[in-house]
Amino acid sequence: MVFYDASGEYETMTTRPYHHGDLGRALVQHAFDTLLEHDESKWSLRAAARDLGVDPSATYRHFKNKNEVMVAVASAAFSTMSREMSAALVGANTARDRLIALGSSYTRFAVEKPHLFRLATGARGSRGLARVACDMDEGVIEPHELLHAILRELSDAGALRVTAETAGLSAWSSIHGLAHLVIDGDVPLDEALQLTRDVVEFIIAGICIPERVTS
Amino acid sequence: MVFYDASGEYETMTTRPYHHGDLGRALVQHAFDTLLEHDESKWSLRAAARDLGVDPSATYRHFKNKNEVMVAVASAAFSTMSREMSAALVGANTARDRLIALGSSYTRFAVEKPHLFRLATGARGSRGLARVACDMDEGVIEPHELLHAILRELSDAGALRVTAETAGLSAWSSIHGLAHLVIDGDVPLDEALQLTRDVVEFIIAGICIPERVTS
DNA sequence: ACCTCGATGTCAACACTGTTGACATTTAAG
DNA sequence: CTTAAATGTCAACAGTGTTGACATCGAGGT
Repeated sequence: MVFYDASGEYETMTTRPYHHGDLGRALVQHAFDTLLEHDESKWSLRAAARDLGVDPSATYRHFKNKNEVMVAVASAAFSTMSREMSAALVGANTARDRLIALGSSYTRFAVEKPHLFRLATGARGSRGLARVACDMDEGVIEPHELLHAILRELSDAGALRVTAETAGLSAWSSIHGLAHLVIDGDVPLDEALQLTRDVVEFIIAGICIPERVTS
Repeated sequence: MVFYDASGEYETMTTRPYHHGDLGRALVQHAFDTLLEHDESKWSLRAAARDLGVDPSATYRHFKNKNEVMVAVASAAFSTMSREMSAALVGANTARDRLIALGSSYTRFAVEKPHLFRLATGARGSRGLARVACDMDEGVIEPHELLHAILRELSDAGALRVTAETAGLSAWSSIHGLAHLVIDGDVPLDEALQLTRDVVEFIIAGICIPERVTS
């Protein structure tokens, strides 16, 4: 059992305080951690409340219902994924390398954290292309934005045969689909990263004018 | 309440027979019908048993548990999807048209029956590329097989820049991903079919040698 | 015609689940 | 110091999947 006060986290108290301290965040954290390993169906409001030493009904002071907790977790998962993708871009200099890095980190996240991936990219998660504004952590750039920055580059170099918008959807569909195929067991896990590179190459071949993709 | 005997279906009996007649199939049918409209979470073993005029525990004579029912529904959904895709191919003569028809029927199924689509292509459904043998209805050809027939054609005509295997994965990923983006609300529903055509064109551009795709 | 046996269904219970309304405690503000 | 808002407790409701002991039915063998 873990409690919080204004100055951080502390445990093993002799008498539990009446108020938890930060039950809202603790709930999201608990669900997030559970989904790192287990299916969404394995996480229950009651069990979480039990683990946090609190009555089930206390959770309703922080979220309208269970689904709203999962929406918050989806948001957290999305921002985690965004951070990982940003990090994957450092060191990749050519547009080709950056597309491969972006795609690879996407499928890697899906493989390593399939349940968070499904939540983050699913209907309850972010709105993807149509996403406008959300409670994304300060300074985190959305995957959609990262992709389009690369495509704008290619577009400016006159290397695109189509609009960046259309190219983006095509690229995104491919990688998103591959990620799903992998975590649903349609494709062997150990081939995931190699296949991601292959798919990115096909995307480039499909949307680019070959001679101009040297940048 | 509907019952079955050896000679078909009949209802409104004065005294309900002790045995349902075909509870196994009736359960799958009930779940299938529910998933045409509603989320998987809306289907419960108990409610289904109630509708079929049977005790909840009777269902356990036909399935090990609730999940096994959903596996059976997934199989049925997959075979329905396969049939629709086969039907979509009649009248499409060129390889390009057939790829478009195949992709369009895939996304159409996803849009029209999103819950069945998720079930059919998800982890509990068929094994996709790795699928070997299953209880598919007689004479139904799997989507995977339909796609590869077209790609073999293109390959035989020397129009592929890569192996049919690799081209197949790329094409499948794209359409599968697009379907997911659509049903998760990342892409407007009414653009789904046009975007499918666009994506198929990119696939063709990516995997084919342009001059040889006239067949 | 009877009897048995396997298939199938019933019943009651268990241990869960999400959610709500009435009440209690604590903290913060005036 | 009091009052009000925030937060937590408790008890209950309606629903879920699942199981074990018992009941009923239909088909096959004697």
